[in-house]
Amino acid sequence: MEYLVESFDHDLSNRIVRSGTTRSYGFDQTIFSEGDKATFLPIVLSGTVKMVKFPEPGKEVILGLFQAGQAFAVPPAMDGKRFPATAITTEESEVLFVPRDSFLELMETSAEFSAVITSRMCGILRHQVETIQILATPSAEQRIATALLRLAKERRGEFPIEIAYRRKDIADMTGLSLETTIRAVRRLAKKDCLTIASGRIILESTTPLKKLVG
Amino acid sequence: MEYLVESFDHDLSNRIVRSGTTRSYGFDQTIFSEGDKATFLPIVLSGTVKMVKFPEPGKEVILGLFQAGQAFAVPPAMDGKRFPATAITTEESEVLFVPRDSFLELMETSAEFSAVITSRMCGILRHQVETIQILATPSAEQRIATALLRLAKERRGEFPIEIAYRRKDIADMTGLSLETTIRAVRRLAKKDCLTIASGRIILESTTPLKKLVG
DNA sequence: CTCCTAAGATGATCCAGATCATATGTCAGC
DNA sequence: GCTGACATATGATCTGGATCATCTTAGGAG
Repeated sequence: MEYLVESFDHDLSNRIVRSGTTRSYGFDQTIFSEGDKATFLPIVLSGTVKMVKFPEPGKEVILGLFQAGQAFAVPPAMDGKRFPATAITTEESEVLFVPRDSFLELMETSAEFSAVITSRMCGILRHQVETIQILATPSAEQRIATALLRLAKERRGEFPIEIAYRRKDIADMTGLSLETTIRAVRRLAKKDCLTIASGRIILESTTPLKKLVG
Repeated sequence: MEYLVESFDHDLSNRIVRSGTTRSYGFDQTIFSEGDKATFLPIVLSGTVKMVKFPEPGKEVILGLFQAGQAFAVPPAMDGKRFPATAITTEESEVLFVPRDSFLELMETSAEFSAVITSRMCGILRHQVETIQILATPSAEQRIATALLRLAKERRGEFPIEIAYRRKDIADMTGLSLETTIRAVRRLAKKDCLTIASGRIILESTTPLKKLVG
């Protein structure tokens, strides 16, 4: 099996894959926990991984979702300190662990690699600022609107866009309870900001949502 | 007047200062706004600057505070996209603007510069994750406890530590209203987690606060 | 010392979201 | 088409924080 890391060519991808070790995970398994020493750079080879915080027992906030090919937890791997959050699989997944030494060597020897990693770090930071914006917004409807707009932007497909997440996931992205999320989504549907087809959220357009968040 | 950038020696500091232009600001003035193109790397030469988001009219969230010598908004300067937040002075300040070209050249030609900037980016990301943690915590007391612990950690001085911020600032760091912040701080004082001396918050120890956040 | 302004304190009221309970819908597997 | 498991839906109640109003305190300027 051959994997593609980020959008690198096969040579670089193979070089990266060979420089680390791969592990397989089932659904909802912990890859590493907040507080662990970052001795490696993790890269999703297949499946999906979420980075999460637990502000209190039972409550979960999603910091980011990572698909096949994507490196995550880049900043901790960079400075070798501790992971500020926990990484958990959201489906069967394979994760590549590149030792920190090899990672730093790659950064120095490959301009392509270093450019992509740097840009990924910037992207993560942008994402975090958006998350802060969402969590600091008081209105549930506006929080969800912002979160949905972000999801729509990230997969930049053609309309109609189907949101591939459950209400519970959206709740964890916005810091709201499941029930509040369900109710707010319904209210958004009633306001014609989105449509619901057998539970799934579908965006015909982002205009009404954008109008809502101002 | 000679300025020290980060903790660089005079040669590098001077090289950096000469590569850009300096502007002076009064109190509470906007340096750049969310959405502006990042064509430069801003560095605080004197005074203090805050990065803020406005989740709704009248409400403000502080993303970060930057002192003399510190570069801020590093990720936008790096990838040249738009600033995800607004920068405002919190006192009379001077800010150096290093053009993006010079910034990128510095990154390539000075390993020292590039190392410090990279580590600063990692630090900012850690800070953001902590902010997300704070905003996602439901209890006002715990939000403030976490924020105070972070402030105490950042200035890592000897006890007793005096918190150099007003209640309004702490409110903006935690996403709470001014009144709720004042009340929660009082409750923390009543629980002997901190002391209040003529309005100022003083930490004799961080132990009780740490116990509170678990 | 007095005045003035900004910050801190406190009371009263209101409401959006959390929580608990229960019902309905969806779909995969038999 | 039936069943079970999970997701969505919705009602009832509770509560902590927001908001508005008022008051006190601290500390600088004159």
